[in-house]
Amino acid sequence: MSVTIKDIAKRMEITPSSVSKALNGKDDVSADLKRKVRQVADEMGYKKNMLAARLVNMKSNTLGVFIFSRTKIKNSESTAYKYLNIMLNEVKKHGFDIVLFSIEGSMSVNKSYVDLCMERQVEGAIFIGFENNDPHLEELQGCGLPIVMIEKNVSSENMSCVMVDNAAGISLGMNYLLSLGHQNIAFIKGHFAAELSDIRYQQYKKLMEDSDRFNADYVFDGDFSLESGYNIGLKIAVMDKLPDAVFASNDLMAIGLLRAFFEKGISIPEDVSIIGFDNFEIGKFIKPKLTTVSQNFSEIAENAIMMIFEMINSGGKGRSLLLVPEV
Amino acid sequence: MSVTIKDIAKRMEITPSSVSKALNGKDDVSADLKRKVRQVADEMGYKKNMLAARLVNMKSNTLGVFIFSRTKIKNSESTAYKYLNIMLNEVKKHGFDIVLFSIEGSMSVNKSYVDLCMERQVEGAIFIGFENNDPHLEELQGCGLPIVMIEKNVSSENMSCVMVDNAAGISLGMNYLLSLGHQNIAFIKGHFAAELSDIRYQQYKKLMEDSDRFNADYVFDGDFSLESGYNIGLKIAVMDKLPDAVFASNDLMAIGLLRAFFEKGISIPEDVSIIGFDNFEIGKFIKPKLTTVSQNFSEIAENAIMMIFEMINSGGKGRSLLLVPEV
DNA sequence: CTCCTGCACTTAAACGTTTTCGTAAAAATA
DNA sequence: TATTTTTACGAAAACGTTTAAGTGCAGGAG
Repeated sequence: MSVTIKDIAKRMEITPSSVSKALNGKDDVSADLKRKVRQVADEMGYKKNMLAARLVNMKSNTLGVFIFSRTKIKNSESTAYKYLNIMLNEVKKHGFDIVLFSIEGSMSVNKSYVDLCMERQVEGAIFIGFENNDPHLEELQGCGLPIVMIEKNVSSENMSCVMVDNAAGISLGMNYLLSLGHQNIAFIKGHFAAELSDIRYQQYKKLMEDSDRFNADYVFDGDFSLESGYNIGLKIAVMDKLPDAVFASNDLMAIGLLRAFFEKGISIPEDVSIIGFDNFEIGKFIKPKLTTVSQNFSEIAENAIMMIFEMINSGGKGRSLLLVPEV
Repeated sequence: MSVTIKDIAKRMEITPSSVSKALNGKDDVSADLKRKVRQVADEMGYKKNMLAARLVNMKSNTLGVFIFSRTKIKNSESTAYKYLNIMLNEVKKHGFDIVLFSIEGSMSVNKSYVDLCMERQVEGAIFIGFENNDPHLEELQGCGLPIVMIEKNVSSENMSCVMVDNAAGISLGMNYLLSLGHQNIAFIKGHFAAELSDIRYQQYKKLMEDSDRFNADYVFDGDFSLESGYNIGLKIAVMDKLPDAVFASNDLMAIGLLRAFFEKGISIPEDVSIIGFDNFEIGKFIKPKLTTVSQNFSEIAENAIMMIFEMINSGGKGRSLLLVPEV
């Protein structure tokens, strides 16, 4: 079938081990032989079989990335892919590959995440959009495999996490709205299964309560999707008293909200101010321009990769990293 | 380190081969032993090492997916991830994994795509957003490895392709605009390195020429990004004579265009009609709602996976698949 | 001349599976 | 009972690579 180092060895009348060492640039092989071996290898179209190499090295040079589409956290998919793109380029620098696991459908039929990791011999795993009620968390925390959680604030001996400081982000956004003189500020929560959803809401609630302005009627349950923002917008539009402002816990919902308000003849920002969270590029191109709290996806992804290699290479302990958002 | 079938064999005082056969449900092992082996394996926390299994089987059960961010085809990233999401779920049904290759930076430092595939022993590869001027095309067409190209109309013995019928999509959109009575229709081209970009443009040009309406001044070079749509919008806004309509060759540029027109006080659709291509969900939530030619990303991705397994499993020849768009 | 050192290569085992073949005992057939 | 078939397991090789240990040999030091 395909040409192996044995084939090269046979043709050159040397041993496979010399070929291996020559190709890998080991120093107990002469420069002369190295050159010749490389040349013959090229000639014969040799391609190293990484499966074999990885088996003997007990190193897979592979990172597992888990993306959850099991629940309807629609938004998690689009942000997950923003992260993924950065991560791909970062791991390449370390000579690693990424194998992707998509988690969806009923849990029962799925193997545990640890099993998936062990089978593929991945050296570390990154979870994007891990859910609140996921029963596999403890197993992951105790499994010894280097893990980085994105958007979920948990850590352990072998688990780091990185996310934007969501509470600070909410504070930024709220201060902005308050500085405009708004008092009755509504809030659209994200998907219940996302931890950051609750963090964002709790901070909003705290700030409102601090100024005795909290009103449960102005809190709405969204799920991060355009659709949910739109539907909630329709509800808000028919309230007896409109809020002064609406804080949508992500941009997609803010955009859906804008649409609903437009359809109902509510002017932004004259009648109601709207602010989002994420800083999706598209927000700058819609009408009116979306005000938003910005989280830097590249920064998050780069740090995630940095942290996982910190653990893989230096055996570092898990730690938490909170990045600062901007408004 | 981790427990192997040898460990299980030793503890049960049988041979590794029996353990392997028991775990794999081969029929030359008694039901009784199967049960016991599985139980002990569970007890000991055995996880199969797929690297080893794949090495002996000479089957990697892995698909390579190439995503190009080398050029500035910004849009290709976002659509690539729409495909990826579907493909993940489809390959899982076949017990395959996906390893991701991101192609960016200077070509010279990169290994050839075939090399990457051979090294990882992938059984097939999918290319999303392969570029017009990529010098590796011939190598891929002749390499024997099952390949599916998405959004690039090339095929060979071992290469299939799937894309929406872009020419038909343009016709649909143009007919729609013509039915509204528009005559001077401008066109925003996509990124020059994307094949579908040219296909869309050529069809537009043909239709305009057929009715003697083609005017090169109404053709603009975009790159599929929001930004480029916006910049072109600013240019169009100051033209002596505004076009009746603008056909943007994707939705993102259409949205950028909308923004520019809004800023310049041009009303949509009163002054100028706009139509896009892709049917991104967000188009339904902006103001005004975006008219668009729709391509079904799921359908494309599902067919791509179907076609690649067709080649992998049955050794089928490469073929071309054009899917019908809707307006 | 002997001993040591370093060089350049070979030998052989190892990584964890799977699978072909062999074989003994049990079961079925005549 | 004698023969064939089936069943259930074991032995050993194989997948393609890496690497620790071993070997022969040249050159240098004493």
